Amino acid sequence: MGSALAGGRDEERPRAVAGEAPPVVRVLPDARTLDKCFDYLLPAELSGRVGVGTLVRVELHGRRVRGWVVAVGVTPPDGVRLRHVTAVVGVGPPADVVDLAAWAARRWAGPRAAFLRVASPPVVVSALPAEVPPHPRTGAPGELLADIVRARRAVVRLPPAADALAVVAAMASRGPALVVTASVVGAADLARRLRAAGVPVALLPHEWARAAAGGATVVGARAAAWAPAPGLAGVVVVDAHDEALQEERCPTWDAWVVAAERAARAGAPCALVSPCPTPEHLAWGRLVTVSRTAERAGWPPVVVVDRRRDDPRTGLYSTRLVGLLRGDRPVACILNRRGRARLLACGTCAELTRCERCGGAVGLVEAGAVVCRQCGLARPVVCQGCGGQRLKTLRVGISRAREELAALAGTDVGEVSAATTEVPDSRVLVGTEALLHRLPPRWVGGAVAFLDFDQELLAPRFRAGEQALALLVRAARAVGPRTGGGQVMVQTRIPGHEVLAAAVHADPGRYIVAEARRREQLRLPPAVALALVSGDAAAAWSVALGGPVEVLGPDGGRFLLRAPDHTSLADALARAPRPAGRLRIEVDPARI
DNA sequence: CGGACAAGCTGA
DNA sequence: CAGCTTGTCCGG
Repeated sequence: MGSALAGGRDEERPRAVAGEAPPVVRVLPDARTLDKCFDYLLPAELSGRVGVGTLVRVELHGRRVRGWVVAVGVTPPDGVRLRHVTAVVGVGPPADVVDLAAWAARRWAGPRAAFLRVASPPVVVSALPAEVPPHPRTGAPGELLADIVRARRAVVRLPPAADALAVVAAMASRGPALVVTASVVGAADLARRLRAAGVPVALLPHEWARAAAGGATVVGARAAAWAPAPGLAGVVVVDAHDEALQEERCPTWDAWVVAAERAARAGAPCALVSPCPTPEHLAWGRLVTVSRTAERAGWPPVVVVDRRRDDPRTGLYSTRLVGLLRGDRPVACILNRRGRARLLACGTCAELTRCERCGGAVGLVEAGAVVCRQCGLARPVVCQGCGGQRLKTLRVGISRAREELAALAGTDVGEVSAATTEVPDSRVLVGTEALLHRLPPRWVGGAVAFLDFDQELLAPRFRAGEQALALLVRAARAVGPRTGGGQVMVQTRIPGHEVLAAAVHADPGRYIVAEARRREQLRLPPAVALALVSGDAAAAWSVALGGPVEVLGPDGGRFLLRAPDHTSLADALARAPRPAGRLRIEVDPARI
């Protein structure tokens, strides 16, 4: 049994004063919707192993439940007969992370337990190693690190081909750093290379205990924002723009926001690294860039194909795309439409083919049957208007595109969707966005072509532009830097769009500055704070909020709340008493 | 959350 | 009115 179980710091230990009443601890049970603490007596034989954050077992209403100690040495309310803490389960999140969970519970209007669960070790940790060597502090020189430390909150814009390792290693040279990446694979890769550079690393979630023991730079995906990091000297979020940093279930916390708050609380500098920082990032911190030359060199050429004057009969395939397909380099064609056809019309009466049950557009998944994309109802290929059996494809899906591309390229074309297990070996691939995530290393020097980029640029979401830019970044990474011979091709009817200009000129600032202005005018984040409320109690609860919160909607049973900032939004959400009935609160909704 | 208990619905 | 469902309350 190690001695460091209680987390080490004096104020976390229970006050054991001789002659006074036995110590009482406050426990938050690990129950999904119960956001209430209960007090328990701490038996003397457990007192040395219990501090703020410790996972304990307690009896609640005749049941034995797990819970976290959230305060020690508390005075219980009068007139309650206290039970004893039954047992110590293991080491839990350190006291600073327990406080952070309380902050996040307000910020995202969720139960504290949801955050403490992510902050807890994946398996029971009974004890931590008592002695660990200290983290080296070499203090790497360099202008970039100096800029980050000076800014305290730095938004570091590096081009797609640049390696964030330089920023991470520089930060870790100041002492134990916390590094959050957008993917598990990215975390493992970064951890391996940091170790190779001589940095002691704890890779989350496996090495939770090693992180808690201290003396290591902590690396992990989203959940690592909640990892223990004693003596935290700096925080880096790699690919801070990535949507994977936000939890998709409620509470919808965002790892970069959590990581930034942690850095602020620890008095440590924080760097958000991204090729395409969002308006939120720029509202939070100061932009740090590399030279124009270096940024340009880190983007591949982005070729914009203006399709406004093209013959509509050429469909998704411009002359320049066909040229690319007939070359000898790898080409990945991206089309965010699954199935064979996404929109059909009758060849006889020209009526749009719609679902007879819900009226939604039907698509063709396999030859022989059409399926409604809204309700899933399938029926044979027959027009419901005139009974015609010949349907025209108005919007091609990837299965159909694969056949057409194969004919144009004169070669085999592989198809990749989210369901594909192995990327085919073909030189030409077609797939949805999922393909972009899975392009093999041989794509460096090759090409990525977006067949219909307008679908991304014009998507009815306020983040459509930044998401489109993020797609271009992903494509740019796959094909490599300017000197490698790769290229990104974009077919569009909006060739002047700011997002495209940003990528063509390797200057994301062109887009972000304009976008931030637009968000201000439209009163969208980061100029305001938003929350989406649904569930049968949503209507009654939303209107009762009052204060600075504006209620919009309902739209599809959901209410949109708008407040001037997150502080006033969180205050209002915490103040309003929760009515009975279901209530789902999504702060910072991902799709509006 | 999950048990306790109370207030409503059905069947004879 | 027993026997069961559905809802609200509460736990240290």
